[in-house]
Amino acid sequence: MPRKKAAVTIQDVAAAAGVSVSTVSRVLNNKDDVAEETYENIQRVINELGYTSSLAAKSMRSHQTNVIGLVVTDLNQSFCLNVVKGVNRAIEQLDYDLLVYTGGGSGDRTWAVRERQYVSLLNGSITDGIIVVTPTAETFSTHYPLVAVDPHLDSTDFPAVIATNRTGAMSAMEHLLGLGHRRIGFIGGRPDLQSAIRRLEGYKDSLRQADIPLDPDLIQIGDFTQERGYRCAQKLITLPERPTAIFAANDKSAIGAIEAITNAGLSVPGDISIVGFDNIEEASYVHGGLTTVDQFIADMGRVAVEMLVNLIQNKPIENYVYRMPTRLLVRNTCQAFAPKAG
Amino acid sequence: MPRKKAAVTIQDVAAAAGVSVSTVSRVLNNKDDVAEETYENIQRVINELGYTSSLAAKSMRSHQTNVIGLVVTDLNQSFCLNVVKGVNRAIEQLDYDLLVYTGGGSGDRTWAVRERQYVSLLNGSITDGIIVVTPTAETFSTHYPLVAVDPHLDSTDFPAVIATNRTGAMSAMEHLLGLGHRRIGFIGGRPDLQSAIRRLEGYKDSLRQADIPLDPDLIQIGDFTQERGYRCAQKLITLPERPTAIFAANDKSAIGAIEAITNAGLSVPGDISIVGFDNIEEASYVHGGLTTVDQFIADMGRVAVEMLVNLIQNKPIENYVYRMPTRLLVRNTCQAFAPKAG
DNA sequence: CTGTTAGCGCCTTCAC
DNA sequence: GTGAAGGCGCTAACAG
Repeated sequence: MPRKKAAVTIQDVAAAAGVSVSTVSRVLNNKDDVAEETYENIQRVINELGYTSSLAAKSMRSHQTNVIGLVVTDLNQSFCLNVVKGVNRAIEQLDYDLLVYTGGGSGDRTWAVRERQYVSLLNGSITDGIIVVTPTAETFSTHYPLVAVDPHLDSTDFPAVIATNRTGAMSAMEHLLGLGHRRIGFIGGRPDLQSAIRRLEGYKDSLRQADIPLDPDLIQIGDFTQERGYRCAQKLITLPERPTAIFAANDKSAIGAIEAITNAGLSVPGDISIVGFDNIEEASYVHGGLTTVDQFIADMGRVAVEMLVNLIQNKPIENYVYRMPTRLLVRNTCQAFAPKAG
Repeated sequence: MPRKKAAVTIQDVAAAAGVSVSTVSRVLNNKDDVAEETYENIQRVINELGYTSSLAAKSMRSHQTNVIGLVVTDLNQSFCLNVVKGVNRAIEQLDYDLLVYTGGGSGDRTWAVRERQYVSLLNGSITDGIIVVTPTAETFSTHYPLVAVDPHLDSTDFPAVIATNRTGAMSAMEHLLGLGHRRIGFIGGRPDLQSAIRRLEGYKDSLRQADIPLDPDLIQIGDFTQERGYRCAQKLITLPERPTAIFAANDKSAIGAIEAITNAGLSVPGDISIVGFDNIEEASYVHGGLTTVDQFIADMGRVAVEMLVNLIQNKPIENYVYRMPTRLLVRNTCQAFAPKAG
């Protein structure tokens, strides 16, 4: 590998092929009329020289790069990862390329800043449009298309796709309630996230509807990680009067909870029923199948791509805010509440 | 958000500040002589207008973007994800930005092609250098710096950082052997990956050194996923003469194996000892702590960044191929082999 | 069908 | 200290 620069340009190709740059440009962009013969000759030269057009130059001229950007906080969160997957898959169908920027879970303090910084760095320059996952910034200074997935703030200044978190949580709770459970623990997510807040709301609302008084002890604040889920569950099961069911605000927490319960010598769902939220891949085979609320994360990515591409192509956009439906997925971690003898 | 283009350029700033473009350019790049007063005035205008310089234009002129690229097959593989994390962290220290391209685990067939395509799309254009994770391509046509992490092929045409897979596998096996195990199962990784091959070699070599004949039934070919790990373990434990220990070629497989064993009513490490490979985050708390071989994945990312930056800055590079050491991490999934009564 | 001519937004001499 | 002019690699008219 040559260590130093020597990029071959369109000029080199033109010279080698004995034509003008514009002709080369034409074949590069599959433009209209180029003689069969010249076309093939140029193609051959391109291959021989190993020429690739410069994204930078192309972008500058044509203001159109066919690459879309994705800005994401932290790939460790399965939510983000799954959105990326969905976006990826959707992108592949279309004639776009994808560039991801991620802060790698760096200090939350600076993230909102970097988020905005990246948006303006990329958008309109190297990128035709941007998707931001769980943005913390409330606004972006870009003159180019942007859509958000699951924004933290409610007041979005831009198109967004968000899950029906509250409704989803309520469907989980109704399932548990329907099974006869009355004492239901909750393992929450990071309280600064809109999604976590809405799920907690769903929990509370369901309880209220069922006329069950809220017991603060039953609400544990987690952070969407398996480890914290484990800890929260430990607290829940060592309560004087322990819950007969736990609703975890995401699958990772639920998995941690199952671990904690099992390690404590209790059984799921024998002693405690568990419902998660997200339906990540693992959920289908963990502990024989985790009952959870499917929020079609990958689909959220797909929808975001569709919205963005419409924006880019100046097509009308149906819903400024797309609310992704959720659906309860009953598997094997819940059972009807059976009061102990006595 | 304005739906249509209206990017503010350096010209707009110059006009608004009543100076020439070159002066604005100077303050943008913190160049030498600019009057304190003009400097601050221009800064103010920049903020007011929300100006961001165009990456594309800058790159084209100065051939230097301070952006490094990362090309990675599949973010679902924890290996890749952890490399990304390591790279991310390393990048943050330096004055570089990071752009990731991922194929999202798309068809393996086309991946080698897209890999190369992306490298030439980005490198030298928008990117000062590129790190490729587990590249399948054997060569890249780029005239700019590139380093590989854990390349599939052995014959690398470019600088690389790779784990000491064979040695690491042997340390795992020696641990098991030292514990008195003689019948040790192996759950492999994808046989087209160099790393999987080397770990299998380590398994075989250790057995040979210990004068234990190879039993093909004990070798199950997995694919580094938890699910396949589960399946492979099921086969292993239903063998007529079942192994007393299993060495899994990565942690995900090991975790799947533990699940399978537990579900079958056996205990880990009571009935079967388990060793993994990778030391992913989960390993530390799964089943009370998985004994595994730490390969310092995030560090591999860090080293790759260091190598790349040296290349970019034309500094001498110490090792063309950096071999990351591994270390056995003893936790709680192994115990000495205790022959059954009789 | 193909070449010529302008720039895209920015940085870099080189004058003033 | 600051401005003017040229050109990075490419595409988009407009001529031939």
